[in-house]
Amino acid sequence: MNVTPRERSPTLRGRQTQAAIDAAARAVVARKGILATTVADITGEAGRSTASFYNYYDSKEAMVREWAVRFREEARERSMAAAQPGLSHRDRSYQAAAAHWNTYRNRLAEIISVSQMAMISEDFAEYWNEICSLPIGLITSTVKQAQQQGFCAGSDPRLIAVALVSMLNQFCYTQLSGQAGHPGDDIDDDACINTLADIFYRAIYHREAAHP
Amino acid sequence: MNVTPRERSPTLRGRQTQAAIDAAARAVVARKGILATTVADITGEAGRSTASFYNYYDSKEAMVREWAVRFREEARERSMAAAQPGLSHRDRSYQAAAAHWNTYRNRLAEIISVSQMAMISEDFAEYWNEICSLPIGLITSTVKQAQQQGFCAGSDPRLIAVALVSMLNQFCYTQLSGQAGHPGDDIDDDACINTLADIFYRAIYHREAAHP
Amino acid sequence: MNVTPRERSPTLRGRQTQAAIDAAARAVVARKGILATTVADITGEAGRSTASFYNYYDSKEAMVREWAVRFREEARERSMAAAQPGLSHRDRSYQAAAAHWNTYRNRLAEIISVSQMAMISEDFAEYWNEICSLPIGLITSTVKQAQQQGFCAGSDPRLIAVALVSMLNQFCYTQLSGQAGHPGDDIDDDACINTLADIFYRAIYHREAAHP
Amino acid sequence: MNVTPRERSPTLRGRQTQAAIDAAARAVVARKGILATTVADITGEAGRSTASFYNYYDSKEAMVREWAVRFREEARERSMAAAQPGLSHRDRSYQAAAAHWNTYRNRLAEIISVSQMAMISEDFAEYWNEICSLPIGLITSTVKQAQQQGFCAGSDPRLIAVALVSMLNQFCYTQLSGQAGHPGDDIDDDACINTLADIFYRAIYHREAAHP
DNA sequence: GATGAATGAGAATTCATTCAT
DNA sequence: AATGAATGAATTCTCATTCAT
Repeated sequence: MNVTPRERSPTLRGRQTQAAIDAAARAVVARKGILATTVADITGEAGRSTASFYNYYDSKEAMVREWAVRFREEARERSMAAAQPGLSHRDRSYQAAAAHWNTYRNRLAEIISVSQMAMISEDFAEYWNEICSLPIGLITSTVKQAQQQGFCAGSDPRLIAVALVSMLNQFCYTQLSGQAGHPGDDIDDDACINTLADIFYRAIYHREAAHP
Repeated sequence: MNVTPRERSPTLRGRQTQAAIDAAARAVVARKGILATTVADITGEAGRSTASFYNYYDSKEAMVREWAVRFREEARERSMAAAQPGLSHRDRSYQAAAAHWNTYRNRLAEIISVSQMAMISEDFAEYWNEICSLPIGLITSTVKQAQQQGFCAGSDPRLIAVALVSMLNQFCYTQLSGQAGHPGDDIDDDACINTLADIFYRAIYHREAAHP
Repeated sequence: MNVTPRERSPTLRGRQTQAAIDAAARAVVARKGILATTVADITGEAGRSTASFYNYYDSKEAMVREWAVRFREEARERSMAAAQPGLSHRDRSYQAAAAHWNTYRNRLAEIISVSQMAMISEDFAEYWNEICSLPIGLITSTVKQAQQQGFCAGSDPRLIAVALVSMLNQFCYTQLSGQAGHPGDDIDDDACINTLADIFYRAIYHREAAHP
Repeated sequence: MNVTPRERSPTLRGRQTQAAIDAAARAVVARKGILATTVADITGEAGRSTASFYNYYDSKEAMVREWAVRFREEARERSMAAAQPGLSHRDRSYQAAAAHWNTYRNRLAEIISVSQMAMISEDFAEYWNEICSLPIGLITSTVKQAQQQGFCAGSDPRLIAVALVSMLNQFCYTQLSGQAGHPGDDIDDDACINTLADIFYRAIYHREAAHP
């Protein structure tokens, strides 16, 4: 019933194995998704025996749950830190895009797992929902503020937010998971972030053209 | 001249069962995803025996492959018909959003299946890639045209297109799969389409505000 | 509980289908053996529906049982007719070999079926045993007679008979089933029969070389 | 340097289970044939769970394939060692018969499996063909040599060889598989070998009786 | 801690057979 | 009679998980 990553192993060997399994798990899951990943896939990639996995996690699902909980926490903290005052609209858009992108860079396996598990488990649906709610709430507020400044008239702030988060999620996933061309993976992070930031900005800080 | 799964001379009963299995398959897959769906889930939902499934499909994968092929065909045709001339920018944006939305309305199971199978099979990755390429190509062209008219300066047309398609895909999926609240399903199609159309329009037909 | 091939169908169509299924069954079984042959294989080869099979046989096993019974009967009759008096040793050997060969030519499917079913069913083991006992008994007698004439001294007549029947069975099977080269099947029946007759003759009518 | 089924570092327990499964597999297959044997039959006889089988073989077919390959190898080596010079005709015949008999004594399951699989798989037909070709080739040569010494005139050496190998195969199989009376199994190996040797000898080293 | 081994609980698939038309 | 359809009963195989060393 413990939620923390199980007391860190006291021995060096233990910590090494733990790390190997973690890394392997993230790699395999990012590649094949959590549903198609077997424990043997993970331990195989880690060069350990299947049984070893169970020295560190109670089950495959428990591993993902740990990921989910930790990631949700992270997301909350990031969310708190998000509302930096005094930024220009442009910069705020860029920050939002960059934050999302970097999160995906570092947490791809977590995100894929939780979103996939959400399809088959109420629990995980709840996690995923909470995780998505944070940026959605944030952006919804942003849109409302923008509307008070005359931007983005007539749009439903929440739907705008949902659509933008959809874009952020899916674009990051598409670009960062293997799907878009595994090998060299010569992704231009800056170009990606700027593209997202542009759309983000234009979607929110849009002003109806004057009809002279 | 028909392209039904098997060349048979199907009886009424056969067609009913086929339809029941198809409908059940779409429903279950839309709910749980292809990877977590078993043949027993499908036939259970259809009120038939598991073995019955195999009177209509060679395997679960074969079923999805059929879906994929047919859907890819559909997508191509839709893609052909897309470039209606003489539309205003606004209307073109709306058409694009509405087309995407309606496709998801009708083909949710196909889309989920193919996109998920793409994670574990080269074949399906190829299907999914082709399917996504069509709207991406279209939008890329649209962006380039818009840029010639002075819109959307400085953006990478292809990345803009990828981001917009990501948004369309993920938003439609999020709203239309059970995930967002299964029961009443009081989705306001119009509001959704308009939201997508708005962002689409603003992303492409954006003109840098003059700095007077 | 009837043993005859089920009352011959009264209608022409029925008789045709019966014949088609019979021929197909023999062909497929000769090719793949009874254990690997499915009812669908048979009806498929016959160009009929699977259900049709059950208009003529109660089950796959029942079909083989019919074959077995009829074949055992045939074997008995042939056995009766075998002991033609007044033949030279040479001719008797030839007759035995030719009879065996021709039986296999005409009853390959039956033989394969019964011998294979013998492995998994007491019943069929009994049939097969009876069928083999006939020639074994005959040859055993022949050997004993030959021994009284000074041939084949010191051999166990029954084992000689078993060995010769083994040869006859297996050689005929090997040559006549597809195994030895399916296509043209340019089997030289005469050469085969003569080879068998030669060995048969030499094995039985062998006289220890005089040591002058 | 070992060629065990899987490269593992097997423990005692593992080796015991492997051995139990192997022994069970051979026993069941010798009794029922490969086609009628299920994995559950084997593991049941071995007192293990069905899943255990798959710790040692990829599938039933893979097991038989291993058997086939190893047996073919053995057969080749035996074949190499066969042509001992300086034996009398009589002794050569005895050696041939004894070798065949002993091989069947030790490799009955392999032989049954491969010969049955040959009916339903090109691959195995190939194995079986190669395995049978070795003694056939050997005997063909023997017959030719004998003919040069004036024996066995007028016979087709290859057909003689095929017939003799047929006899050897089928006789050994008949006597050694359960079919001929399972219980006490009071088989007189010597009598069997001598019977085969006698026929072998007489078939090849036969001299047409002088016609005075 | 690490791991070879064992296994219960599925899941896919096949196939003989029955049934309704 | 003929056959499309339906299905129960296997059978193969996988995988998460446990256990003994």
